[in-house]
Amino acid sequence: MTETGETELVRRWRDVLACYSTVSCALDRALQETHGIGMSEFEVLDRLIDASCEDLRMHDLATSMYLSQSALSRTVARLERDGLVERSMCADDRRAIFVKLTAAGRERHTRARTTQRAVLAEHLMAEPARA
Amino acid sequence: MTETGETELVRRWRDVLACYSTVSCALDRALQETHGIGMSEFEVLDRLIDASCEDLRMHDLATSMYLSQSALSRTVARLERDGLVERSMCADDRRAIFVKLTAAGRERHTRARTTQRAVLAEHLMAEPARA
DNA sequence: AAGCATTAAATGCGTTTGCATCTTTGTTTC
DNA sequence: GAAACAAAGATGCAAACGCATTTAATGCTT
Repeated sequence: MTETGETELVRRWRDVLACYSTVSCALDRALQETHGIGMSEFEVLDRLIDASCEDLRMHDLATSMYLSQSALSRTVARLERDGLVERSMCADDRRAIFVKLTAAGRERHTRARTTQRAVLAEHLMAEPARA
Repeated sequence: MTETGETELVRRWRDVLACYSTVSCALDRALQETHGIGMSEFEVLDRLIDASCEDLRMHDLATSMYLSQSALSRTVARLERDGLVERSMCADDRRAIFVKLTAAGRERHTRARTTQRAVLAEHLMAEPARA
């Protein structure tokens, strides 16, 4: 039916699955042990760093994250509990919540990123180029 | 330090993450709605089909699955509850448990595989070839 | 301006997961 | 052969997730 055969698709999917499982497991473990945060927490910090505008609305965060809205809400709650981000009201739209990095959050991200890079270098490097 | 730059690694990781999230979400939903099984359950059925030897030991299943031992144990328990596999003792090693497809399990897999192929074709096809 | 649909975020709830532990069986060592 | 050790699988437990619902604010239509 299509150019790419079915078995070829399945092979590709297995590759993705293998890659994701290996790396996410190693990454989550490394981040947790070394910095006390999980992958989702790191992703949020990372998004906040990328968006140089300092504070993002929850909804904007949500769209760029592969996480349900409720999961994101709780992830940010954990980050706030740990003092890594602050939530604040938005004057323009009082439904929205601004999320902003704290100094501690920024510092944690910097150190965690080193760990991330190391794990990726170790586990993502050997991946086949994949025809 | 290495050939592949750090940002290149991060880019690749984001690609994997995006691909995995999209496909696994769509796949899990489709399998659940159409056949009442999740991705993990399908994976187990798939392994049992692949291993033509009819019955596999839990431990052999575990090594080829990206799932913890406990999660696999529970996944197989669910499959047994739904009548898709049977667990039986192994005479040679009485610690081991054999897992075997039932007729219903075989049939379920056949139908679920169609769904899987369709989802992969729809969501994995458009993926960039990735330089 | 009043009423209704829509949107942002939070929360209750059930499911799945991994870790640690337990039980049972097999293996090795003395 | 008994004691220590290892291995297979099950289970208690807590964490994180998604779905559905709730609460609150906004926008839209008449």
